[in-house]
Amino acid sequence: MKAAVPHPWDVSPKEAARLQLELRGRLKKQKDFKEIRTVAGADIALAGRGKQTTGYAGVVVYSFPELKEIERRWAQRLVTFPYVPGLLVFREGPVLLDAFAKVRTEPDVLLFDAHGYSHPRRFGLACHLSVVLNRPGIGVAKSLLIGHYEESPPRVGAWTPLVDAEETIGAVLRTREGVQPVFISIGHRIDLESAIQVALACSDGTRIPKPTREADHFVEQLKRGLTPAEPSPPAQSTLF
DNA sequence: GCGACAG
DNA sequence: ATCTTGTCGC
Repeated sequence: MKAAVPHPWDVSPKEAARLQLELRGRLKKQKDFKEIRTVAGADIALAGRGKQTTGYAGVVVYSFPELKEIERRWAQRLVTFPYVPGLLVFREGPVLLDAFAKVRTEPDVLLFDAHGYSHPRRFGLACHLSVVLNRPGIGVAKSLLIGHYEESPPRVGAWTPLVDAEETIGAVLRTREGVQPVFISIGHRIDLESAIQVALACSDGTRIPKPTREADHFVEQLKRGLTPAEPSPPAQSTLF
């Protein structure tokens, strides 16, 4: 998958926010696909500190609705942009796109471990990367960025609207009983109701939908296997 | 000015 | 996100 809408990533925080407002004009909030045959989950893991932080990005593609894996790709690169709430895509986007560039399948829907429309400027990472890749996408976040909501009934499938400034920007969905709900929001070329249905269809008993969860496990393994191991401490002496 | 703040 | 052992609960 190649970036259909490329743009510079090495920019200042101010320019980054301006770019979000500009790219936001390309966002499609309506479902524009028929059937879903494949879905992809993407995530990254970070290793190292400050100037030498390395990001490992992974993309795992599944058949839908069977959820059988059909492809997985990864990439690694230095991460320089700092974490700034609202500008997460400028920190994780570059390495994620490197991984997507190696994916041969053209997934019908992309799932991201981040917010999409439920963002200060209504253009979170899920919207941004879906627009750049020109693919339908969904944001599946584990915690709140903005907005407020009422607690929903403790049943799988139950959800309540996530609201900000009088507008419904996402849904707080229960993908499993007895645990915290997840925050679903549209990425691109999809509507909230469809996003919720897809997220539920990808949930197999655990809180995090399979595509995103497996992508997370994948990059966690990559990090462990590609990061230089710490010199093992000397064995405890029993001489004293 | 104060509080909030994806990963 | 990451740093980290044990521990509570199904």
